[in-house]
Amino acid sequence: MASTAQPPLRKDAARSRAAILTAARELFSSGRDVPMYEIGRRAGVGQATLYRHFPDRAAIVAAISREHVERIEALAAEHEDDGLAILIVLDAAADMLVRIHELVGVLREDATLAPVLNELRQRMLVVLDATLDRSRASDLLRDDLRADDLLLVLNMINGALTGIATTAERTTAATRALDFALNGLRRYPTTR
Amino acid sequence: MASTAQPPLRKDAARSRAAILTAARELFSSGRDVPMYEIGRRAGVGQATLYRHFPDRAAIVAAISREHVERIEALAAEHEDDGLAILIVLDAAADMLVRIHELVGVLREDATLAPVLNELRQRMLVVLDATLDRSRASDLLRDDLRADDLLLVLNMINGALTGIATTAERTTAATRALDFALNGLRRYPTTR
DNA sequence: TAGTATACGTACAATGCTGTCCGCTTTGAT
DNA sequence: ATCAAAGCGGACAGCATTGTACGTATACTA
Repeated sequence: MASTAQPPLRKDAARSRAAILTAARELFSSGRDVPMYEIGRRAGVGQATLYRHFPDRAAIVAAISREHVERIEALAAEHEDDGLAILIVLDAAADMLVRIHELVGVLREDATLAPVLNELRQRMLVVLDATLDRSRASDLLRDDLRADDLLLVLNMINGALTGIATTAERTTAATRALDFALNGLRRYPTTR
Repeated sequence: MASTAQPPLRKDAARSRAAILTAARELFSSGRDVPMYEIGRRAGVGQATLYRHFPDRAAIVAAISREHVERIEALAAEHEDDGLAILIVLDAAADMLVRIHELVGVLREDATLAPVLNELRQRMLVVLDATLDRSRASDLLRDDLRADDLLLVLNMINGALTGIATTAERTTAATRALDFALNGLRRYPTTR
């Protein structure tokens, strides 16, 4: 398991790399059909520079996606002793989806990103599983739930966001969706 | 409100048209990135024929999508007097999504299809609103629900299907998703 | 069964995007 | 201050896809 230690980047290279990531984050937040050269243009960087830092679109998408999952992992670690942790994590994940909804679409539609998608899914499953376990004692959720049920719910919430353009509207949609997922539509709920 | 009465199609033209629609239905059920010429090839039809029947991809997608919404409208009409109608309609809609999940994606990603998407959304809202109204007396669902909440739920269910390849798996995912949407995740549900 | 309108398929021009090549510029170590 | 290594941008070749042009075949009408 050799560590991938990189030599430190030269000042200009570091600047380019950061500019590219920022441009990509912005562009991918409003749509998934983003040409590579458009990312370069917005970053104020040439084609060659773009491709030297990231060999293809997959590399950029992978880098950005990982940042977000890592934030969730950190949050879950912070709330290790909290019985409500699972609600906090779900809420944070929903909030993440509001921000990277389009990016998730790219992640899924590009076949070469399948390994990355699996990695991230797996990491989310680990987080959800551990958090769910710790929250089990609090009798908060149905006791038949498994981590992949929660992943399904996150997919559902992500689905609620498709086709919505502004962040504000996405946030309200995510909130309502989370409410439905947690509490259901029924008047007299059957807890099964 | 002029009716768009078309002259009847010549026999070969009718056959071509049907072949194109069938090919498109099949191809769009397994992915949204379907080249036009691929549809033609599968239908056993040349490019020109393809484009004569449907001036662009939008026209094909629109035709197929409408078929499905019409089926829902018919179903709702059949169950006019049933207090459980809303559950039946939601179930049928979920089943529809299992079949046309990718097509819905195309419908959303192609900007020129926006008017069609709006039309179909509107028609679904009408059906859901009427059905919800008729089911109101049965005290089945939370009484704060409106038609667009149900549309949100359908989006959620559609989200649960993304990235799933086989129809069988999609069906089980849709079932679980509908369960969560109706009953929620909580152990001791708060009906709010 | 002959003629005409309609439909058909093949071939191709036009467009948009990806990823590479190459000569020039910047960085930072001596 | 100098210079090699590393980074940079613009131009471009290659590829996939869309939509059209045009000569040929098929189906309905008299």
